[in-house]
Formats: sequence, C-alpha cells, structure tokens
Amino acid sequence: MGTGMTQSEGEVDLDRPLDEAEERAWRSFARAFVVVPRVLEAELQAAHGVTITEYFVLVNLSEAPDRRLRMSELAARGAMSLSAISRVVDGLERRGLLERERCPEDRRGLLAVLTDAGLARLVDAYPTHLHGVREHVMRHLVGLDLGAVGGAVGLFAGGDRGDGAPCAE
Amino acid sequence: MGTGMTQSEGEVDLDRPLDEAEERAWRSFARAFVVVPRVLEAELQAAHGVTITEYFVLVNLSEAPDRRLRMSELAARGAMSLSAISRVVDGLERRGLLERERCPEDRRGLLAVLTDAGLARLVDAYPTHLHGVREHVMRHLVGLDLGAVGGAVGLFAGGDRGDGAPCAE
DNA sequence: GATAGATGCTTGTAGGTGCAAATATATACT
DNA sequence: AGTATATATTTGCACCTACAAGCATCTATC
Repeated sequence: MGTGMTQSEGEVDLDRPLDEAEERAWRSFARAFVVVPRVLEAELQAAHGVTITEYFVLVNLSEAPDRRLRMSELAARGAMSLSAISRVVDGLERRGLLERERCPEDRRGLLAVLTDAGLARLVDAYPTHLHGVREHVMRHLVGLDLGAVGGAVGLFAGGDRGDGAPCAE
Repeated sequence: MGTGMTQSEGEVDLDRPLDEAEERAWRSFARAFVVVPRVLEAELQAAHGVTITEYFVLVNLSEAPDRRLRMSELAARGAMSLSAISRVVDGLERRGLLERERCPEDRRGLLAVLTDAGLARLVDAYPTHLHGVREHVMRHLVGLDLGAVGGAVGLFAGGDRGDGAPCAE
C-alpha cells in the first residue's frame, strides 16, 4: 500500500467531488496541459523549424552513449507510440539531422544516430527552448519547493514508479 | 512589475541553464503534459465515447446560463482555436448532445446549446472523469499547498493575468 | 534444424488540431 | 444609402498522433 516515498497517500477517496480549492487547482493544471506544449512548440518551430517532439528526440540522442538509441527506447523516453517515433525519425532523417542504422545485435532493431548536423541544430535550438521553459514554466515556481512539486508531478498518471517495480494495485 | 500574488518573480535570469533540481522538475512537468491528457482522454473515451475536449465543452455549457455559449466563448475557455471548436461542436451536434442556434443579438454568431441528452451524457461521464483526475493528478498533491501550486501553474504560459490587464512587458 | 510464437519496426487508416482563406453579417465613414 | 472594414464562424489543407495490420527477424520447443 503506497511506495513509502510519499506520505499518507492511501487515505484519499478518489470519488469525492473536488472542493473549491481543488477545482481551481485542477483547472489550472488542465489549462497548462493544453497551453504550455503549444506555446513551446510554436517558439521552437518558428525559430528553428523543429517541433517539440523532434527537439526532444534530438536531446535524447545527444545524451545517449555514441549518440544512438533504439527506436523503441526513443519512443519510451518520449512517452510516444512506435508509429509516431517512426514518422518523426523519417522527417529528421530526410533533413539529415539523424540517420538510421541497423542494430548489430538484433537485426530487427534500428538505431537512430544523431548526425553532426543534428547536434548543431540542437545546439542552435537549445537557448530558445531553455528561455521558453523558464519563461512559461519555471519562472512561476520560484518560492515553491521544487523537489516536492516536481516529485508530485512526476507521479502523475502512473509515472516514476522509481525502479521497475510491479506496483501491485 | 508582477501582480503582487507571487513574490519576487522579476529577478530570474531566463537564460541561465537549469540546475539539476530544476531539470528534474521540468522533465516531470514535460512528461505530465504529454501523458495526463492522454490517460484521461482514454478513460473517458472508453467508458463514455467522448473525448476530453468534448467533455470539457459539455462541462462549460452545463455551467453557462441557459446552457448556451457562443462558439468563440467556448473556444476561449478551452484554449482552442475556433476551427477546432467548430468541428467538435459538429460532432456533438451530429450525436444530438447539443444544438446550434443563431445568436439573436448578432446574427453572425452561433450559440451552442446543451440538449437534455448532452446533459445526461455529462452526468454519466462525470464520475469517471472525477475519478481519473483524482487518481492521476490530485492524489499526488496531498501535503502540498494547493493554493500556491495551483496559483503558480495557473500562471504558466501567460495564463491568468487576473483581470484583462494589458500586461505591459 | 524446422516450425510456432514473440518482438521491433513500418505503413495504412482514421481522427484531431491549427493556420489561412472563404462566407456571412455587423459597424464605421462619407 | 453605400462602400470599406472589422468580426464570427466555417471550410480547405497540411501535419501529427494512435491503433491495427503487415513484414522481418529472433527465440523456444520439438
């Protein structure tokens, strides 16, 4: 019952209507869920011709050993479907920002490999994205306990079961 | 400079790279932005055959005087484009959950009017949605200052300038 | 070592979304 | 009144996403 990381979380009645304060908070989140991705995407698209999804793929590849990652890994990290990743990688490959490479150990698999051009584009876009994230999100969290808030948000929708624990429920 | 609701918010350097704690928090938010809407949508769709956007339209209409709202008002409240609203309303109208009605004072405009069937569908879907919101979001915020967190999130991406102040920047 | 099933990825198809152009009506100006 | 401009909404189009079906390759079992 519970993970031990968060305090008394088991007591909540999940079917009790939201009180006024909860309602306000929820509506703020609901709005943010819609608006923030859209704004960040628009800025990135306008300034560097990449969608936020593409940007995130570039980030993940740049951080990966040898700048390469399996398609499925990429999908998992971006919380996207395989089909979506497949087409995003199509687009980035067409533009020379990455290449596909057959996986040596498992020839069903493919590796997406960041090219120099891809890395350059990422380096280019990074300041734009950083600025957007601070301006539209992080800026508003000053004065709050970042660890606590981030930890809570990290648990939304079944996220962050820490390790890969089965999470019997 | 600032609204007075949030403390010293003007001091932040929007171009300073995220430190480790900020990075963790941001990634939690980024993941939540992608995953939470998808999960809530899937639950609602599976149980009641409405998308989360459609659900939100029904909610807004049910709360409006006379159960009716202008298309543009509906779009604004859902932070959506007019074209998106137009098509969502198409779908709901086709299924008899609302009707379009010419606006008497301004015959360019249209009112979306919630039908009894639409209200019934909403009443039906509400517990599912409530449960999802508590389970996937609100549950994880216990122990935090809801007012502070909600207030901060409400400011994300230029939200909630309180009144309609020009927000000189 | 062959066949059955599992797994990794891509492609067909069906929505959903925003932007820009089109349409209808209102408002302002002469 | 009559024309120009602004506003409310819809429609054409392009793009992104998920789900399901398809193809290639791996793994287990006999």
